[in-house]
Amino acid sequence: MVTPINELAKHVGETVTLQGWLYARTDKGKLVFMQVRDGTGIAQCVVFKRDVDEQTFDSALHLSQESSLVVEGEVRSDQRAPGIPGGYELSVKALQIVQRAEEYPIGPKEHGVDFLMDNRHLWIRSSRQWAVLRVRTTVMRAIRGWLDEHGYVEVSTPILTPSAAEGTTNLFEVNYFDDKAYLAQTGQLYNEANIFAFGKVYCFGPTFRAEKSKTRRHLTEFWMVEPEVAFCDLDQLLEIEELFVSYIVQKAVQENANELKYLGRDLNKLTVISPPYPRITYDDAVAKIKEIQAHTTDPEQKSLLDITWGMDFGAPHETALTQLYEKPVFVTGFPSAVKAFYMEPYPGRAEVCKSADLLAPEGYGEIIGGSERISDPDLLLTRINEQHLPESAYKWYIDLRKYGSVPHSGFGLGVERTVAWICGIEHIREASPYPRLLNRLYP
RNA sequence: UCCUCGAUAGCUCAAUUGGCAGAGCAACCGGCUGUUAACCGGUAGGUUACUGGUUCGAGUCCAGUUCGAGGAGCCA
Repeated sequence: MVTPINELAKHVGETVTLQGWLYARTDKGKLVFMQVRDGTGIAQCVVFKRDVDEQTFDSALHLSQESSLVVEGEVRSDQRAPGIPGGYELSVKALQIVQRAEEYPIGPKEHGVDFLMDNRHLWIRSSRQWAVLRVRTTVMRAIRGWLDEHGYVEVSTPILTPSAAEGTTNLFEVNYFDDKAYLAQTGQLYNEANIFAFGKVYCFGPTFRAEKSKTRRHLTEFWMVEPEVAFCDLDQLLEIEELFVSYIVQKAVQENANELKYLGRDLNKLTVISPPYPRITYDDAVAKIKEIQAHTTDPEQKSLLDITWGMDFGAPHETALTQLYEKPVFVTGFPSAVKAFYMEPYPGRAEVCKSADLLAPEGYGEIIGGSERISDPDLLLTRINEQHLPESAYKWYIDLRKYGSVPHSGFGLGVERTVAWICGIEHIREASPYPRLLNRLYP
């Protein structure tokens, strides 16, 4: 019977079959220790010379890293056994080699980033990458799970979008027959159309940004989920967001405890993630950042924290601010000038808008950007003209405000940033199976 | 686009003031009944990123180029 490694604990004393790959091997005299991966975990398989015939022992002794194999043996509980989850090992009775692997480039020692990225197709086999990507799949499942359970309808939005509205410098241009098209950087405008058909909707897929960003939190292709809700104001939106994010985090803690432990993640920092999250206005955030700056002694850091009212936050500002909280923090009411044209202004204070960014703790930055959208057609038109956007491109979007307009709100959550935060990893590139970066399109 | 740093064996790195190209890991051979990135002995492994310059002599110094890393900017 083929048994997955993550279920070995249920089969102590039984003889089982594992099929997988040789992750690592070491030997000591009449013993060979094989670490075998099967996709669900890593288990130690011990070959003892007296238990097997000479040929089996010899092939175990010389088996190369990443060779594919089928191994049969008795499951034993042993505290010494390493692995994921570990604690159980196989006493090998039989070993079948499916393919003897050529010399494998990624060894058990440390490697440089460039080398690993060139070998991303192999690197994903390494435990650390495997663990992160397992968390990623849980996060993606939790995203769909929560939204589906709460009555959201997944309506796909186009990835090929028409000629552009505003500056196309940060969009990827593609040939579209005799015309030009652009890879979508958001599905939001379409979401806003979709709510009038379905009430609560979301789109979930890859988005593309041609920005020349070269930081630990930017990819040129990343996954984003964007829920949009009719009859919803900003306050209601924030309640949705904190329930949603908390659910995702707790799912990962429940389903990927082994993976997170392997990554060395402090689970206490995740279990505390539950509603409500602190809310702070942009005005107060600027004041707090100035306060932090006043207490900063390092001159370089001090100058990075420079801010005046009206500026958008940079990475150093976000990091400094989030270090004040153990939960994600909402920053509301950004200056309208630094936000998108479609955000609803605050009544009586048009210079700020009903926007909210959700900043993850521990310096992971913005994981959600959201807002209440302008519902009045005249105001929307005014804003479009103020920003010198081509009115014709937005005809259909303005239409939405003419036929039964309602207050509505939505947000976008970046999958890779969320995964990076949950896993506690340094760089967002490890949160994507095949990350696309400024200088990286291979493999 | 800017700032800083880097490129030497398959990988990670060392090489003193400019003076014989080195080690660990991986590979291969041998030893060991509990290894956890084992340990011990042995074998093999080099266009020092590229182009040019200085010099009796360049991995090392100079100029340019390419590629990469960290940070900033950018991120409706």
